[in-house]
Amino acid sequence: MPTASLLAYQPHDHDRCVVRAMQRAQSLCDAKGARLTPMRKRVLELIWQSHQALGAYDLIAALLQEGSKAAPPTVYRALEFLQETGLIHRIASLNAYIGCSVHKGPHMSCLMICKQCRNVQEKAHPELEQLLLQPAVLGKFLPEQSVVEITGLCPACQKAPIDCPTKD
Amino acid sequence: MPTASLLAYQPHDHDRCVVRAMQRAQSLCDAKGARLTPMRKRVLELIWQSHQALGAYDLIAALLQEGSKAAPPTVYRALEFLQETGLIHRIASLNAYIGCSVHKGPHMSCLMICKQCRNVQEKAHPELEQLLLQPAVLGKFLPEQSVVEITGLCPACQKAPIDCPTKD
DNA sequence: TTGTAAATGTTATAACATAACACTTATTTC
DNA sequence: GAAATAAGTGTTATGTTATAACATTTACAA
Ligand SMILES: [Zn+2]
Ligand SMILES: [Zn+2]
Ligand SMILES: [Zn+2]
Ligand SMILES: [Zn+2]
Repeated sequence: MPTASLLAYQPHDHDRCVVRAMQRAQSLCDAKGARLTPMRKRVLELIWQSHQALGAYDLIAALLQEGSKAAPPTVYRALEFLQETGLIHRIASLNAYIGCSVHKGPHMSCLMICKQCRNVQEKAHPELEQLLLQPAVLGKFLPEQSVVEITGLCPACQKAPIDCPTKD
Repeated sequence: MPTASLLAYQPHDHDRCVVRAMQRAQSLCDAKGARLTPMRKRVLELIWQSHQALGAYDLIAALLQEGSKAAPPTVYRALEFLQETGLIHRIASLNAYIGCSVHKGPHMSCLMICKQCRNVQEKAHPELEQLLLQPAVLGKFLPEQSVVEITGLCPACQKAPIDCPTKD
């Protein structure tokens, strides 16, 4: 039986992921008094098309495809908004973006990035948070943001080294 | 008394850091049968000028300054070599590079990046390594590389919010 | 409805990184 | 030692990611 925490690497009803993500986005914006404009909403939907990380220029291409005028600043502004709102994460080691799947407040999470299928699984990680923020570890360093990214092979790609079955 | 592990944020005899780093580089290359050419050596020295992260184009500018012909490919090739040899780390969240200060073999380390003075402290972290690589955490994900970067304020910059005293 | 702030459009450019191929230098083999 | 081979660097061009600056539009409030 598939674990919920490995959803990104399993065939699953992805429409539910999308619906949940968009509902959460709307209510989070409502709660914060932020505006989920059509552009921001569309960018978020595009990001949630799959569990694969998308680059900013992938998004621009997709928007142009569907007739929207989308120059880089437009998309980068949407991405910035979505990040600040906690709806997406930027993946530093890929220069790409992924929907946040941890439905909690601010959290330190670990991103597991399959180098082959590019699917990304986010894992909330209280222990990691604890461990990383211990004074014993950081000394007198005052942490603000963290990037924890593990690159490797997802379960599916370990079995099928050439083409990973879970493309969505 | 300054802890060895927070050297980057303390005034210290940085020449010793440089000497140690260059000695280690030479012996590591000798051991591996790799060639620490003048270009590679100079790039490594430039990176070790300080504990601040340097971008590739900072290095290019520095090399041009000193009369060396240095187009991007040259520097990126040196950086690639130094990374593979384990002498430097790339900081994904900054697009910048820092000398490795953990004198061991391959290691998973945590980089503490001061957002103000840009000084970077590397901390080797066996516990983190253990924690991150636990099956309980990663499931059946097969890890290969990890990026752990914490951005915040170093001890010095917490005290002097405008200009950090440890610029070297 | 008119003023204000927020969001988006538009143009240009900055910052980071690599492809492709020529040339030079070091190392091996004969 | 000379020729062959491999490793490293030079050079030109271009690809990829991201932002600056300013004009215009849209949403909301007074
Ligand atoms: Zn899904
Ligand atoms: Zn998240
Ligand atoms: Zn030092
Ligand atoms: Zn290191």
